[in-house]
Amino acid sequence: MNDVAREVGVSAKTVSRVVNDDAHVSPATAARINDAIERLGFRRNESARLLRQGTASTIGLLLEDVSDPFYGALTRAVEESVLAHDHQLLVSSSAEDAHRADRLIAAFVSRGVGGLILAPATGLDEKLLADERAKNCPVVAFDRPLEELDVDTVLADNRGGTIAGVRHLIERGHRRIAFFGDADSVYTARERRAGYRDALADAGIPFDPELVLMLQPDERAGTEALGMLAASADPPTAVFAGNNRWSVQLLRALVRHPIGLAYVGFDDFELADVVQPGVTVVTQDPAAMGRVAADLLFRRIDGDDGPAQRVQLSTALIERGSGERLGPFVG
Amino acid sequence: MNDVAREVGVSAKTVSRVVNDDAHVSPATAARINDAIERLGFRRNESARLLRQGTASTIGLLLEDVSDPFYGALTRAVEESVLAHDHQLLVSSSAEDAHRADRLIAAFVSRGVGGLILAPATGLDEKLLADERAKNCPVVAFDRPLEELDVDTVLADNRGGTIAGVRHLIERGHRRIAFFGDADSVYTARERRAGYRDALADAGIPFDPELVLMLQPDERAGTEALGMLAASADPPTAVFAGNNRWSVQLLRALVRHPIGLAYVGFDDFELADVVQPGVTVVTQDPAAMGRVAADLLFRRIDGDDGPAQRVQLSTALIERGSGERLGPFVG
DNA sequence: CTGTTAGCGCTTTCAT
DNA sequence: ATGAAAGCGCTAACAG
Repeated sequence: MNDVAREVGVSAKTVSRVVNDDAHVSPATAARINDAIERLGFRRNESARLLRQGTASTIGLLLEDVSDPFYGALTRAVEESVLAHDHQLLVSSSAEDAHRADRLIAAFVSRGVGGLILAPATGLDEKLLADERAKNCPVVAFDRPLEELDVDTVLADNRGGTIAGVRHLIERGHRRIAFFGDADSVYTARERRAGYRDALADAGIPFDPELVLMLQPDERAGTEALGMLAASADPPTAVFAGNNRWSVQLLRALVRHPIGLAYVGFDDFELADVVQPGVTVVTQDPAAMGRVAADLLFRRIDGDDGPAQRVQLSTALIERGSGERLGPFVG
Repeated sequence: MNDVAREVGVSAKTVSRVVNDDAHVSPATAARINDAIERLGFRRNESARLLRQGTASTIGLLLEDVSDPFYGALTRAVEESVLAHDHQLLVSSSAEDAHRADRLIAAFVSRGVGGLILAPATGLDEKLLADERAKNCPVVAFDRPLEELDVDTVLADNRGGTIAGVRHLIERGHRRIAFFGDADSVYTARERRAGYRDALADAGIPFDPELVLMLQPDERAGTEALGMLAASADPPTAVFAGNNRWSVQLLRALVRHPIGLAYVGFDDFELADVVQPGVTVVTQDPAAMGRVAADLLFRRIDGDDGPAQRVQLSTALIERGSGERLGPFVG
């Protein structure tokens, strides 16, 4: 920057003003400075800027697992927004490990991120996060809310979406519907299970805890559970998969060991439209979730200090056939 | 850091030494300093460190699209390695736009990344990259090589994998085999097409350019192309999909408009084992590619300045049935 | 509209 | 084994 200043014959501060689009520079000098910047190939040293300002044009994104398609799509959407704001994105996967999540947040902050977008891992240390936010580092939660900290939050309509999906099965005559959800510790799993109970209650169908399985999605566990359900005294005629991973694993189990079951899943997945029958799903929109989260964050970065917002994104039922019928899946 | 120094009654420099595991500190003072660090919750300000040292404990990862499952898996693997080295990961998608890629690289560098891992976008400005590397910022290319710059590179065995896949079809009696590849400008697409030609030549089957389609993967384009091929004078009896995206799009097209075609794809995809018949694929290992790329990079960061390495990762044929037969796909 | 001065928090260099 | 001083490149605060 000093080189540019010397070249043009002005002070470094003036160059700084031009680089930062400060209005108080005469067009003529600004032009000469821009010219010199071009000629010398000058690029602002972000680290020095960061040190001075205390906050970098970098956003930290903390999610469960980048390789999960839900988070992949979300990451891409956040990235587009971040790029549009001339920022960069630090990405880390918590792998559902609260301690690791704490470490990663600390690492983000020690690098001076200007804001944090995160899917709160269960057991996350919210005090740590509260400290950061106090240091003027805005925080946006997505997919799950924080429990104590009141921050901007983007959630899918987990309960409503599940109600719609389960109702779809009920309307087709099913009264024994199994529910496969993620571990009980996961917010979305609990919400969706609640939606499942609501839908049953609305229809006057008794709730049977035997039909509810809250487990890590896994083909073997799914196969075993389906086998036990099928062999029970009053077996289910339909299944609701509480997430993307369960949808895929149950599909796999149902294809390998066909049992006549109708089937609806929460969250869409690739090839859900291609298997036979197509899998009816309740879709959420991960890209929209990422976009909204980024928008909320940049609003804070731009100085908005209004009350924390809570955005709920609607879901949609896509009927593809798997909820319509009784009979073995052929995959 | 000054706070810690004052608390203990030493100079900031001594604290710095402790934080950096410098040997020349008496165990006693080190212990007292570590104690104070703990008590005060001190964390080193990476930006100041960066400004002074000129290079951050941050790695830049530039890929085509994080939401593509291939890159998602790779990103996750790189992330694990980066975390193990106490670094952080900046991730950006070039979206196959060379100009955007140039911008992103500049942004990485202005943030002082300690190294760069990238899938070179076609038309990338290699001079820019050469400058950065000269500034002691090591570069590793994956998936595609750089053309002019001699850097550490990790590639899949595109040619050999394709030969194995096409040979699989030939061994099952196919002599008219179509090839769907990405745009001609993409290195992997060209390599795989070359493998396709090699496999045909080995078997004494004439090469027919009419059977080769180099296009952006897209369901409609796939359907049209398949329709034209089916209606031609000497239609193919089998298809080789040159990548993950084509595999999925062709599968979709073949399910909606069944034509009797055997089918093998390059790169695995979720549910390839579930559709009927299962899709035979040539797998590459994106996680291994990420791991190897990160290893190469950290070796450079740790000071290795030996000649550039070129690692080729082997592929494997997974037979699932789609290459065995002639007859309509039922999905 | 432009310049001067000072300092962000750390590490390098050179003393002690 | 420890400390003092200087400075990385930029921008905030205050002139002029």
